[in-house]
This record gives sequence, C-alpha cells and structure tokens, in this order.
Amino acid sequence: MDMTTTDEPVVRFDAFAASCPSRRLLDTISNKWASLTIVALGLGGRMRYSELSARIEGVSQKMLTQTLRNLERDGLLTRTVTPSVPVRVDYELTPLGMSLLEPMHHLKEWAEAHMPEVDAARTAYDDGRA
Amino acid sequence: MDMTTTDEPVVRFDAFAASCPSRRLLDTISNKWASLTIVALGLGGRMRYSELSARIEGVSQKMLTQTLRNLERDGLLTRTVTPSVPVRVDYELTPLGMSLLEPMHHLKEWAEAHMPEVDAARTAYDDGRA
DNA sequence: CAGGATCCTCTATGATACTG
DNA sequence: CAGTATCATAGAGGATCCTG
Repeated sequence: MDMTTTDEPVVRFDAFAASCPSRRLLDTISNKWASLTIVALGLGGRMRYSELSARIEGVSQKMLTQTLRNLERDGLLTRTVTPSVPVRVDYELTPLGMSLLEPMHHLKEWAEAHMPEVDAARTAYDDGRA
Repeated sequence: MDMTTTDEPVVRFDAFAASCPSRRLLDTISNKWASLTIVALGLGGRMRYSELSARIEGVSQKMLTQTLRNLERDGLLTRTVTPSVPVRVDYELTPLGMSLLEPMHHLKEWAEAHMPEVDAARTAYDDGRA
C-alpha cells in the first residue's frame, strides 16, 4: 500500500497560527451577529430580510446586511431575490451553513444556560476588589 | 403536587432579545481571542502567561491580559500567582470554563476543517461579480 | 516574568437619509 | 421591502515605555 496516495488534505489549518486563513475565518464567524443569524436561520428555515431583522433584536440594517453578505460570500447561506413589487428576498442556510449551526447553537445556549453562574462569578470578583 | 415549588429558574434568557444579559455574554465569548484562549487552556491544562502568549500567535500583551481578566471575572478560569522572583502566574479553566470548551473547540475545528469550502465559495462569489 | 499605563490608529457599528 | 450610501463616533486593538 502506498501511504502517499491517500486523498487526505496536504495542508493543515491551525487557527493558533496568526497567518493561517482559518484564523480570519474563526474571527468572522466569532461574533454575535453572525452567530445569531446562523441560529435564527437554523431554527426558522427560509427567512425574509424583515423576519431576520425582527428576530435578531437590535441589529441595525447595516450590520444585518453586512453580516448576510459575508455569510453569503463564505457559502454559509443563499440569498434569493423574488422580483415582485415590492421585492422579496429570502435567506436560507446552505449545507455548509447547516454544519455550523450546531456549534453556534451550543454557544448561544451556553450563554443562556450559564448566565446565572457568570453573574455570580462577576459579583464575587467585583466584591473581592471593592 | 404543587407545580409552583419546582426549583426551575423563573427567568428565561434569550440572546435574541437585545436587552437580555445573555446577549452581552454571547458577545464577550464570541471573539477569536476568547475562543483561542479557552481552547488553548482546554488542550494545555494549566498554563503560564508566557505559554499562552506563545501558543496564541499574534495576540498582543494588552489583548491577552484583557481577555484573561474578562474570562477570570466571568468565572471561566482561575489566575494563580506564585510570588517567586520573577513572579509566576498560571491560568487554568474552571469547571464552568470547561463546560464551554467543547463548543469553542468545535468552532475552531469547524473553521479549520471547512476552510477549503469557504475559500471555494468566496472565489465563486467574487467571480460572479467580477 | 507578567503585566500596568499611555498614546494613537483604525475599524466596527450605529444613525440618518435616499432608492429601485 | 430591502436595501445602498454617507457621516460620525465609541471602542477594539497595537506599539511603546515602565515596574514589582
């Protein structure tokens, strides 16, 4: 058997390395707007721009649009324009985007589930130096 | 049975809500420095400041210190000072921090594993409007 | 070694106004 | 409806110098 003929990727990515492309990718998916958008689409399926805007409270037009464009460019979601009047635009996760849903959802749920513990830790920490 | 006497938390957290505390928490844990720090400590166990600095390439003193302080305040890691000369400081994940390790690790691995697909998607996207 | 304190520079993000 | 374009600003984050 020739061990050199496997179709394993030759290049290894490592986000710990500053110049590794995966570092930048980790950075772009590691922010609240991206994660909330992914989770919203993961739970809601195909959604309109206005639906996303309503679901993700407090997101500005600019940030939502920018986030959607970035995720679309990275192949995580599709953008479908229906040329009606007024125009209708739908967003939906791609299989690639779906593969990111679970980790993202866990992150969001972690924040929600452990909020009390974190709050207690903060109080204890702040008390220690008050 | 009295349904009102369960010790279920009364308050529900929802990061989709702009004013929910979990939204801010999600934001603080959703950034590359926090995630890389958590994963580094998760894989490396107890680590010194200088070890973390070396492991997380490209992080500045300021960002590393700031990240460590925030994570310590949130109860995700402990900071242990050994008053030797020179001083030695070790960081280690708490059980709470450990509970965040898996989601974080998944996120980092996702970025590393899907980098080629994302790259292909970007090229396709950019070609479409070149 | 492990930071604290400063200064300075971008970038991220919000607010506002306009459009097909 | 679903944006684009512009302006303005807080804050992220780097560089540098200093210290117990």
